[in-house]
Formats: sequence, C-alpha cells, structure tokens
Amino acid sequence: MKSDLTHRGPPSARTGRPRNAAATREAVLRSAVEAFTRSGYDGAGVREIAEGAGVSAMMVNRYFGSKENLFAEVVDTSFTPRTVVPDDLTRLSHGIARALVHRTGPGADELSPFLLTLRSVSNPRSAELARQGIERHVERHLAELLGGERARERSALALSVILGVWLMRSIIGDTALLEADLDGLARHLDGMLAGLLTSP
Amino acid sequence: MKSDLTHRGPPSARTGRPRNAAATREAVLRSAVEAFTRSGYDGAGVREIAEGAGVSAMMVNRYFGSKENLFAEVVDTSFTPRTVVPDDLTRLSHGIARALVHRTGPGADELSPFLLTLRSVSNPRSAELARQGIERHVERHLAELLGGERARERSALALSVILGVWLMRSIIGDTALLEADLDGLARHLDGMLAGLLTSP
DNA sequence: GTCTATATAATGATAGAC
DNA sequence: GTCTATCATTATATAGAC
Repeated sequence: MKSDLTHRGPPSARTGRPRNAAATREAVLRSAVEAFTRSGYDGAGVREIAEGAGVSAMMVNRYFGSKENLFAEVVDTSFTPRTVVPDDLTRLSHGIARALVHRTGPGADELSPFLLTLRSVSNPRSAELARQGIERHVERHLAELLGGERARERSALALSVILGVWLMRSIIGDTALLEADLDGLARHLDGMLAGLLTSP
Repeated sequence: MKSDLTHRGPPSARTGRPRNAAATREAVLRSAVEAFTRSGYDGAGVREIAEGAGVSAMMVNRYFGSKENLFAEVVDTSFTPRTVVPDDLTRLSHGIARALVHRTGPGADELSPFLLTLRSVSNPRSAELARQGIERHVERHLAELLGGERARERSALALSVILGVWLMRSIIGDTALLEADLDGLARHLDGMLAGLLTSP
C-alpha cells in the first residue's frame, strides 16, 4: 500500500521538523524521559516512545542502540537539573521539606528523577542505572553541601526519606498522607531531616 | 508426542503431592509470593509461578482467575505476619530501627511485603493493591499503637521512612548505605522515628 | 484435577527499500 | 535520514483431551 503523505510519512510531513539527526535524537530523548517517568523502564515501550517523538520505532535503536542505552541517557538527563535539594545550606531541611510536600501533591508536575527511579527499580538493570544516577548527582552534591563526618551516609539517608515520601504520596497514593495537613507534614519532615543534616 | 511419566506428568509423578485442589492452590500461592517479591508484578510470569509450584501454567488461572487476582491474594498473604513493627510501644522507634537495618543488609531474607510493594509500584493496578495492603495492615496497626493526634498521618510517615530505607539499601543498593556503620545507621533512624512516634 | 496445544496480542530488535 | 515490513520471543488466557 502506498503511504499517504497527508497523514503519514517522514517527520517533515507531520511535525514540521526537517530531517535532522540531532533534532530527532533530542525529540526521542525528550519523549523517553516522559514515557519512562510515567511507566517505568519495563512499562514504557519503544513504539510508544517513538510515537511521542513523531518518528518510527526504528529510530530509537538507530540513535541509541538499545532501550537500555536510551534509559541510561534518560537517567542523566532527568537528574541534571536540581530542584529539590537547594544550592545553599541555609535552612536546608526546611527547604527540602517544603519542596517535597509541594511536588508530591495532587496535580504536581509529573517529571521528576525520583519518579523515574521509583518506577524503574523492579528491573535490576534499570535499578543499577538509577543507583548510579542518584549517587553521582544528588547524593554526592548533598554530601558536599553537608560536610562533616559521615556526610555521604547522612546524605543517603536524607534521600531515603525523600524517596519514601515521594513513593507514598505520588505513586502509592496513601490516603492519610494525601489528606494530611500540608504544614504539619512539612513540619514533621523538617524535624526528621534537621536531625540528619546538621553535623552530628 | 506421548508424555514420559518418568520425567513429566501430573504433580503426583514429580512432587509426590497427590491430586488435591487445596494443596495445589497453596503451592501456587506460595510460589507466587516468592516470584512477585523477587521480580515485581510485571516481572513475574504465570509460567514461572506455575513452575515454582510444580504445576502447569494453566493451574494459576484455574484457581485464581487471573494474574491480578492472584496478586491481590499474595499481598494479603505477604502482609499478614508482622515482623518490622512490633506489638508493643516500649522503645518502638528503637525496635523498628534495629529490625530495619538488620533486614535490609546483604544476605537478609528476601521475603518481605515491603520488597513486594517496592517492586510492584510501577504498575498502577498492583500499586493500588499494594496501597490497600499497606493501609489495612501495617499503617492502621501502627496508628492504633501510637494513638494521639494525627496518629494515622504519623504512622504513614514512619512507613515512608521504612520503605525509603528498604528501597535504598535492598533494591537500589546505595553504596554509602551498604558500607555504613550499622550502629550509626540504626541510631540515625531511631532519632528520626522517635520524633515521629512520640505524641506531638 | 491436570495436562498439552493454541489463540491473541505485545515486545525489542533488524533488513532492506527509498 | 527515515520508512515499512518482519523476525523471534514472550505474555496472559482459554479449549478440549484424558
């Protein structure tokens, strides 16, 4: 059957994007961030990712070699902007607690490296890639910010709390946490993190 | 091809178990607990579960209707014995912290409702079933133990910490948490949980 | 009560045309 | 640079024999 260029065809016909390797790669990567964050490593298919980028499924392997390689790049892309752990130490626990409560509420933005991690840990390969992302990006950064003894360990523990709350509120949808008073929640989290983040 | 009863055939030939509906059901359920805990809802297949029980894949749907129904029973089975949250209030946070560190170390037993939950949250259906299991079993129990104001909310927050640590140590395998001094880790966790579990 | 065999759909990856 | 078409595999679920 001949292709109908008014409905199907190369990207230029559908998206206005010209045939361009870099632009296509970028579009696939962006679509992959969304799909993997929404459905996890196993739950997102290469067809779905390709469709989100307006290209055929073949392009995914063309530019990234395999689904696993694509996921590795997605992890780095997703962890690069820091939005939960602030850049300075003043009122660190307070800032993290507020951001955490705010970004795990209903209707919050659905693009977070923590969501990506939580939904991809059931597969050992993607879990390992997520581990590297966490350690190299947020954990190391927070540990440098903290300094003092066992900074790395305290940083990892703080991240455990962040991941646990993100899981219970955003993914599991625990009733008590979703109906809780937001200020009270933030106060509890602030208290827990403060004991961890202030040098022992 | 004719079946060779010395190698294949009904369960009585392989496992010594007689043809018995209740025993077969039980065997499938036990195998399913292991498989879902090891690989999560999407990662575990009915063939694999059936093989672990020494029966054919057909038996799974015969006795449980569908994979999803089977998972619902697995959640209840897995959450029923309480091993992390103790039954009395004395030194509650201390007991939880110690049990948590002990059961998330390398070589710890691999059968926990928290592992089952963490590896099944990427699928919305199994995540919802896990939510019900958490709320009806551990969260409610711990809240009753706590009493006081916002007991349910504080219970859910404590479970967030437990899940977060379990995730980072057992599943993600965070280097800093696996190499950390165990007593120091338990002390930090005790401190965080104590502020949460003692009435505000 | 349990089996083999099959229906149906979806997956990641690849070959070859244009 | 991108496509269509297809490969080989795997998934859950079901039909019918014994």
